[in-house]
Amino acid sequence: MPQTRSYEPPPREMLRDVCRESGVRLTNQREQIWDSFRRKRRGMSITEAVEAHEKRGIGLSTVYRTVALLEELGLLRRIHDHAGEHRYIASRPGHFHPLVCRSCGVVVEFESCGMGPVERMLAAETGFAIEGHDLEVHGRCPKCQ
Amino acid sequence: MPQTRSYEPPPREMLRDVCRESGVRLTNQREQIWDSFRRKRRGMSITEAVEAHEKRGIGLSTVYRTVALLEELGLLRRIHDHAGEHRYIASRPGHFHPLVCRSCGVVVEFESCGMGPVERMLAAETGFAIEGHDLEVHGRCPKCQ
DNA sequence: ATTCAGTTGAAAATGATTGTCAAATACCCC
DNA sequence: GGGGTATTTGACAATCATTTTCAACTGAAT
Repeated sequence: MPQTRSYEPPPREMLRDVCRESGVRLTNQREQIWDSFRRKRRGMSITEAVEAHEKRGIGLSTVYRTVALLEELGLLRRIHDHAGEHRYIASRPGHFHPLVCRSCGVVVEFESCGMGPVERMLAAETGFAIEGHDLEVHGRCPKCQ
Repeated sequence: MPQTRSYEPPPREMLRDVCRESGVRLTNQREQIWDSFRRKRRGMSITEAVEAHEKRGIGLSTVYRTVALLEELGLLRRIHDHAGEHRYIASRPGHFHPLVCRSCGVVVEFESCGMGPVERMLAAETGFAIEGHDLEVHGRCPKCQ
Protein backbone atom coordinates (compact mmCIF):
# COMPACT_ATOMS: atom_id res chain seq x y z
CA MET A 1 0.00 0.00 0.00
CA PRO A 2 1.59 3.28 -1.06
CA GLN A 3 1.69 6.09 1.41
CA THR A 4 -0.87 8.78 0.75
CA ARG A 5 -0.63 12.48 1.53
CA SER A 6 -3.80 14.45 1.77
CA TYR A 7 -4.22 17.98 0.55
CA GLU A 8 -4.38 20.44 3.40
CA PRO A 9 -6.24 23.61 2.53
CA PRO A 10 -4.48 26.82 3.55
CA PRO A 11 -5.48 28.22 6.96
CA ARG A 12 -8.45 30.50 7.29
CA GLU A 13 -6.48 33.45 8.67
CA MET A 14 -4.32 33.61 5.60
CA LEU A 15 -6.89 35.71 3.77
CA ARG A 16 -6.92 38.25 6.58
CA ASP A 17 -3.12 38.47 6.59
CA VAL A 18 -2.68 38.70 2.84
CA CYS A 19 -5.36 41.39 2.62
CA ARG A 20 -3.65 43.47 5.32
CA GLU A 21 -0.31 43.15 3.64
CA SER A 22 -1.52 44.14 0.22
CA GLY A 23 -3.90 46.84 1.37
CA VAL A 24 -7.16 45.39 0.08
CA ARG A 25 -10.21 45.32 2.30
CA LEU A 26 -11.34 42.19 4.04
CA THR A 27 -15.04 41.98 3.33
CA ASN A 28 -17.63 39.47 4.35
CA GLN A 29 -18.13 38.41 0.76
CA ARG A 30 -14.44 37.80 0.20
CA GLU A 31 -14.26 35.64 3.30
CA GLN A 32 -17.30 33.62 2.33
CA ILE A 33 -16.07 33.10 -1.19
CA TRP A 34 -12.57 32.02 -0.22
CA ASP A 35 -13.99 29.79 2.47
CA SER A 36 -16.18 27.97 0.02
CA PHE A 37 -13.15 27.28 -2.16
CA ARG A 38 -11.20 26.12 0.87
CA ARG A 39 -13.93 23.64 1.71
CA LYS A 40 -13.91 21.96 -1.69
CA ARG A 41 -10.91 19.80 -2.33
CA ARG A 42 -11.80 19.65 -6.00
CA GLY A 43 -12.20 23.41 -6.32
CA MET A 44 -14.91 25.05 -8.39
CA SER A 45 -15.36 26.63 -11.77
CA ILE A 46 -16.43 30.27 -11.72
CA THR A 47 -19.89 29.21 -12.83
CA GLU A 48 -20.18 26.80 -9.91
CA ALA A 49 -19.02 29.50 -7.55
CA VAL A 50 -21.58 31.93 -8.92
CA GLU A 51 -24.36 29.39 -8.40
CA ALA A 52 -23.19 28.51 -4.92
CA HIS A 53 -23.21 32.13 -3.83
CA GLU A 54 -26.29 33.60 -5.40
CA LYS A 55 -28.29 31.50 -2.96
CA ARG A 56 -26.59 33.41 -0.19
CA GLY A 57 -27.24 36.72 -1.86
CA ILE A 58 -23.75 37.36 -3.17
CA GLY A 59 -23.93 38.92 -6.58
CA LEU A 60 -22.49 37.44 -9.72
CA SER A 61 -20.14 40.29 -10.46
CA THR A 62 -18.76 40.12 -6.96
CA VAL A 63 -17.88 36.48 -7.49
CA TYR A 64 -16.09 37.27 -10.74
CA ARG A 65 -14.22 40.17 -9.21
CA THR A 66 -13.29 38.25 -6.10
CA VAL A 67 -12.00 35.23 -7.94
CA ALA A 68 -9.79 37.48 -10.06
CA LEU A 69 -8.53 39.28 -6.98
CA LEU A 70 -7.81 36.11 -5.01
CA GLU A 71 -5.96 34.68 -7.96
CA GLU A 72 -3.75 37.77 -8.12
CA LEU A 73 -3.09 37.51 -4.42
CA GLY A 74 -1.99 33.91 -4.91
CA LEU A 75 -4.84 32.54 -2.80
CA LEU A 76 -6.54 30.77 -5.66
CA ARG A 77 -4.83 28.71 -8.30
CA ARG A 78 -6.34 28.10 -11.69
CA ILE A 79 -6.49 24.56 -12.99
CA HIS A 80 -6.99 23.53 -16.60
CA ASP A 81 -9.13 20.55 -16.04
CA HIS A 82 -8.67 17.53 -18.28
CA ALA A 83 -12.05 18.34 -19.86
CA GLY A 84 -10.80 21.81 -20.75
CA GLU A 85 -12.82 23.45 -17.99
CA HIS A 86 -11.21 26.09 -15.80
CA ARG A 87 -11.40 25.44 -12.10
CA TYR A 88 -9.93 27.25 -9.12
CA ILE A 89 -8.64 25.77 -5.89
CA ALA A 90 -7.72 27.51 -2.66
CA SER A 91 -3.97 27.64 -2.42
CA ARG A 92 -1.18 29.59 -0.82
CA PRO A 93 1.22 31.92 -2.59
CA GLY A 94 4.30 30.16 -3.91
CA HIS A 95 5.56 27.58 -6.34
CA PHE A 96 3.11 24.68 -6.33
CA HIS A 97 1.69 22.38 -8.96
CA PRO A 98 -1.61 20.54 -8.97
CA LEU A 99 -2.06 16.80 -9.24
CA VAL A 100 -5.65 16.35 -10.38
CA CYS A 101 -7.86 13.26 -10.28
CA ARG A 102 -9.52 12.76 -13.66
CA SER A 103 -12.43 11.03 -12.10
CA CYS A 104 -13.50 12.93 -8.98
CA GLY A 105 -11.45 16.07 -9.55
CA VAL A 106 -9.75 16.16 -6.17
CA VAL A 107 -6.49 18.10 -6.17
CA VAL A 108 -3.23 17.52 -4.30
CA GLU A 109 -0.52 20.14 -4.62
CA PHE A 110 3.17 19.37 -4.83
CA GLU A 111 6.24 21.49 -4.85
CA SER A 112 9.29 19.83 -6.32
CA CYS A 113 8.84 19.33 -10.03
CA GLY A 114 12.40 18.68 -11.12
CA MET A 115 12.25 21.20 -13.92
CA GLY A 116 15.59 22.88 -13.19
CA PRO A 117 17.79 20.64 -15.34
CA VAL A 118 15.19 20.50 -18.11
CA GLU A 119 15.04 24.28 -18.23
CA ARG A 120 18.81 24.59 -18.39
CA MET A 121 18.89 22.15 -21.25
CA LEU A 122 16.14 24.00 -23.08
CA ALA A 123 17.93 27.30 -22.61
CA ALA A 124 21.10 25.84 -24.09
CA GLU A 125 19.32 24.21 -27.02
CA THR A 126 16.98 27.03 -28.01
CA GLY A 127 18.61 30.23 -26.78
CA PHE A 128 15.48 31.16 -24.82
CA ALA A 129 15.85 32.82 -21.43
CA ILE A 130 13.56 30.63 -19.35
CA GLU A 131 11.30 32.48 -16.94
CA GLY A 132 8.91 29.90 -15.60
CA HIS A 133 6.60 27.01 -16.32
CA ASP A 134 3.10 25.69 -15.87
CA LEU A 135 2.77 22.09 -14.93
CA GLU A 136 -0.20 19.97 -14.09
CA VAL A 137 -0.27 16.23 -13.52
CA HIS A 138 -3.34 14.07 -14.08
CA GLY A 139 -4.30 10.67 -12.82
CA ARG A 140 -6.68 8.72 -10.58
CA CYS A 141 -6.74 9.23 -6.86
CA PRO A 142 -6.61 6.17 -4.58
CA LYS A 143 -10.38 6.14 -4.10
CA CYS A 144 -11.18 6.31 -7.78
CA GLN A 145 -8.89 3.58 -9.05
CA MET B 1 26.39 32.02 -28.30
CA PRO B 2 23.96 29.21 -27.49
CA GLN B 3 22.76 26.98 -30.27
CA THR B 4 19.26 27.74 -31.45
CA ARG B 5 16.71 25.36 -32.87
CA SER B 6 13.87 26.75 -34.88
CA TYR B 7 10.36 25.38 -34.82
CA GLU B 8 9.50 23.47 -37.96
CA PRO B 9 5.80 23.39 -38.72
CA PRO B 10 4.44 19.96 -39.60
CA PRO B 11 4.31 19.16 -43.33
CA ARG B 12 1.31 20.17 -45.37
CA GLU B 13 0.41 16.63 -46.45
CA MET B 14 -0.03 15.56 -42.87
CA LEU B 15 -3.61 16.84 -42.82
CA ARG B 16 -4.48 14.74 -45.85
CA ASP B 17 -2.96 11.62 -44.32
CA VAL B 18 -4.51 12.04 -40.90
CA CYS B 19 -7.93 12.67 -42.43
CA ARG B 20 -7.69 9.52 -44.55
CA GLU B 21 -6.66 7.47 -41.59
CA SER B 22 -9.41 8.67 -39.31
CA GLY B 23 -12.13 8.74 -41.94
CA VAL B 24 -12.94 12.43 -41.88
CA ARG B 25 -13.31 14.38 -45.08
CA LEU B 26 -10.62 16.61 -46.41
CA THR B 27 -12.38 19.83 -47.28
CA ASN B 28 -11.13 23.07 -48.69
CA GLN B 29 -11.97 24.91 -45.50
CA ARG B 30 -10.08 22.48 -43.33
CA GLU B 31 -7.01 22.81 -45.50
CA GLN B 32 -7.13 26.59 -45.45
CA ILE B 33 -7.63 26.74 -41.73
CA TRP B 34 -4.84 24.35 -40.88
CA ASP B 35 -2.57 26.11 -43.34
CA SER B 36 -3.11 29.42 -41.68
CA PHE B 37 -2.11 27.93 -38.34
CA ARG B 38 0.93 26.32 -39.93
CA ARG B 39 2.05 29.68 -41.24
CA LYS B 40 1.98 31.38 -37.85
CA ARG B 41 4.77 30.37 -35.54
CA ARG B 42 2.97 32.03 -32.65
CA GLY B 43 -0.34 30.34 -33.39
CA MET B 44 -3.70 32.04 -33.10
CA SER B 45 -6.55 32.33 -30.67
CA ILE B 46 -9.90 31.13 -31.97
CA THR B 47 -11.03 34.72 -32.22
CA GLU B 48 -8.04 35.63 -34.35
CA ALA B 49 -8.69 32.62 -36.55
CA VAL B 50 -12.33 33.61 -36.98
CA GLU B 51 -11.31 37.11 -38.02
CA ALA B 52 -8.65 35.87 -40.40
CA HIS B 53 -11.10 33.60 -42.18
CA GLU B 54 -14.29 35.57 -42.44
CA LYS B 55 -12.48 37.75 -44.97
CA ARG B 56 -12.11 34.65 -47.10
CA GLY B 57 -15.73 33.70 -46.65
CA ILE B 58 -15.23 30.89 -44.18
CA GLY B 59 -17.98 30.95 -41.60
CA LEU B 60 -17.46 31.42 -37.92
CA SER B 61 -18.98 28.13 -36.90
CA THR B 62 -16.79 26.29 -39.35
CA VAL B 63 -13.73 27.78 -37.71
CA TYR B 64 -14.91 26.70 -34.28
CA ARG B 65 -15.77 23.23 -35.48
CA THR B 66 -12.56 22.82 -37.40
CA VAL B 67 -10.33 23.93 -34.56
CA ALA B 68 -12.03 21.42 -32.27
CA LEU B 69 -11.63 18.68 -34.87
CA LEU B 70 -7.98 19.42 -35.58
CA GLU B 71 -7.24 19.44 -31.89
CA GLU B 72 -8.79 16.00 -31.50
CA LEU B 73 -6.77 14.76 -34.44
CA GLY B 74 -3.62 16.01 -32.75
CA LEU B 75 -2.89 18.55 -35.48
CA LEU B 76 -3.45 21.57 -33.27
CA ARG B 77 -2.14 21.97 -29.76
CA ARG B 78 -3.74 24.30 -27.29
CA ILE B 79 -1.54 26.72 -25.40
CA HIS B 80 -2.44 28.52 -22.22
CA ASP B 81 -0.78 31.76 -22.89
CA HIS B 82 0.89 33.60 -20.04
CA ALA B 83 -1.88 36.22 -20.28
CA GLY B 84 -4.49 33.51 -19.77
CA GLU B 85 -5.51 33.54 -23.42
CA HIS B 86 -5.99 30.28 -25.27
CA ARG B 87 -4.02 29.92 -28.45
CA TYR B 88 -3.57 27.03 -30.87
CA ILE B 89 -0.48 26.08 -32.82
CA ALA B 90 -0.12 23.63 -35.66
CA SER B 91 1.52 20.50 -34.34
CA ARG B 92 1.86 16.82 -35.00
CA PRO B 93 0.30 14.02 -33.01
CA GLY B 94 2.48 12.87 -30.11
CA HIS B 95 4.04 13.87 -26.85
CA PHE B 96 5.30 17.45 -27.23
CA HIS B 97 5.40 20.46 -24.99
CA PRO B 98 5.44 24.11 -25.95
CA LEU B 99 8.12 26.61 -25.01
CA VAL B 100 6.46 29.99 -25.44
CA CYS B 101 8.01 33.44 -25.73
CA ARG B 102 6.26 35.82 -23.37
CA SER B 103 7.06 38.76 -25.56
CA CYS B 104 6.40 37.81 -29.19
CA GLY B 105 4.53 34.58 -28.57
CA VAL B 106 6.61 32.37 -30.82
CA VAL B 107 6.48 28.69 -29.90
CA VAL B 108 9.13 25.97 -30.01
CA GLU B 109 8.08 22.44 -29.19
CA PHE B 110 10.18 19.98 -27.24
CA GLU B 111 9.79 16.36 -26.43
CA SER B 112 11.81 15.21 -23.44
CA CYS B 113 10.42 16.71 -20.28
CA GLY B 114 12.02 14.50 -17.65
CA MET B 115 8.73 13.89 -15.90
CA GLY B 116 9.14 10.13 -15.52
CA PRO B 117 10.95 10.12 -12.16
CA VAL B 118 8.77 12.93 -10.82
CA GLU B 119 5.64 10.99 -11.68
CA ARG B 120 6.93 7.84 -10.01
CA MET B 121 7.71 9.80 -6.88
CA LEU B 122 4.27 11.40 -6.91
CA ALA B 123 2.61 8.03 -7.34
CA ALA B 124 4.49 6.66 -4.36
CA GLU B 125 3.77 9.68 -2.19
CA THR B 126 0.12 10.21 -2.99
CA GLY B 127 -1.23 6.85 -4.11
CA PHE B 128 -2.45 8.37 -7.37
CA ALA B 129 -2.17 6.35 -10.58
CA ILE B 130 -0.52 8.91 -12.84
CA GLU B 131 -1.94 9.11 -16.35
CA GLY B 132 -0.34 12.14 -17.92
CA HIS B 133 0.67 15.74 -17.58
CA ASP B 134 0.42 19.17 -19.14
CA LEU B 135 3.57 21.18 -19.24
CA GLU B 136 4.35 24.52 -20.73
CA VAL B 137 7.55 26.52 -20.38
CA HIS B 138 7.71 30.29 -20.70
CA GLY B 139 10.55 32.67 -21.40
CA ARG B 140 12.02 35.09 -23.90
CA CYS B 141 13.16 33.96 -27.29
CA PRO B 142 16.62 35.02 -28.51
CA LYS B 143 15.24 37.92 -30.54
CA CYS B 144 13.20 39.33 -27.68
CA GLN B 145 15.84 39.34 -24.97
C1' DA C 1 -22.11 11.12 -63.67
C1' DT C 2 -24.86 9.79 -59.59
C1' DT C 3 -25.59 9.30 -54.90
C1' DC C 4 -25.61 10.37 -50.11
C1' DA C 5 -23.58 10.97 -45.62
C1' DG C 6 -20.79 14.46 -43.92
C1' DT C 7 -19.91 19.37 -44.01
C1' DT C 8 -20.84 24.21 -44.45
C1' DG C 9 -22.74 29.18 -43.66
C1' DA C 10 -26.20 32.34 -41.95
C1' DA C 11 -28.83 33.42 -38.28
C1' DA C 12 -30.65 32.77 -33.90
C1' DA C 13 -30.15 31.07 -29.26
C1' DT C 14 -27.54 30.51 -25.51
C1' DG C 15 -23.96 31.23 -22.18
C1' DA C 16 -20.14 33.66 -20.08
C1' DT C 17 -17.96 37.98 -18.88
C1' DT C 18 -17.52 42.93 -18.19
C1' DG C 19 -19.24 47.63 -17.34
C1' DT C 20 -22.17 51.13 -14.87
C1' DC C 21 -23.76 53.47 -10.94
C1' DA C 22 -26.27 54.30 -6.72
C1' DA C 23 -26.36 52.22 -2.19
C1' DA C 24 -23.81 49.90 1.39
C1' DT C 25 -19.72 49.09 4.24
C1' DA C 26 -14.67 48.36 5.98
C1' DC C 27 -11.46 50.76 8.22
C1' DC C 28 -8.83 54.90 9.45
C1' DC C 29 -8.89 58.71 12.61
C1' DC C 30 -10.31 60.87 16.44
C1' DG D 1 -17.48 53.81 20.11
C1' DG D 2 -19.02 57.03 16.20
C1' DG D 3 -18.11 59.77 11.74
C1' DG D 4 -16.06 60.41 7.23
C1' DT D 5 -14.32 58.57 3.06
C1' DA D 6 -12.58 55.65 -0.43
C1' DT D 7 -13.69 50.88 -1.65
C1' DT D 8 -16.68 47.50 -2.52
C1' DT D 9 -21.08 45.62 -3.61
C1' DG D 10 -25.44 44.11 -6.27
C1' DA D 11 -28.81 44.78 -9.85
C1' DC D 12 -29.07 45.40 -14.44
C1' DA D 13 -27.57 46.22 -18.98
C1' DA D 14 -24.20 45.68 -22.49
C1' DT D 15 -20.93 43.07 -24.61
C1' DC D 16 -18.52 39.19 -26.21
C1' DA D 17 -17.80 34.16 -27.06
C1' DT D 18 -19.73 29.78 -28.17
C1' DT D 19 -23.22 26.45 -29.63
C1' DT D 20 -27.30 25.16 -32.09
C1' DT D 21 -30.23 24.74 -36.08
C1' DC D 22 -31.29 23.68 -40.66
C1' DA D 23 -31.39 24.08 -45.63
C1' DA D 24 -27.98 24.06 -49.20
C1' DC D 25 -23.67 22.22 -50.73
C1' DT D 26 -19.75 19.01 -51.56
C1' DG D 27 -16.17 15.12 -51.12
C1' DA D 28 -15.48 10.76 -52.29
C1' DA D 29 -17.17 6.10 -53.08
C1' DT D 30 -19.45 3.64 -56.79
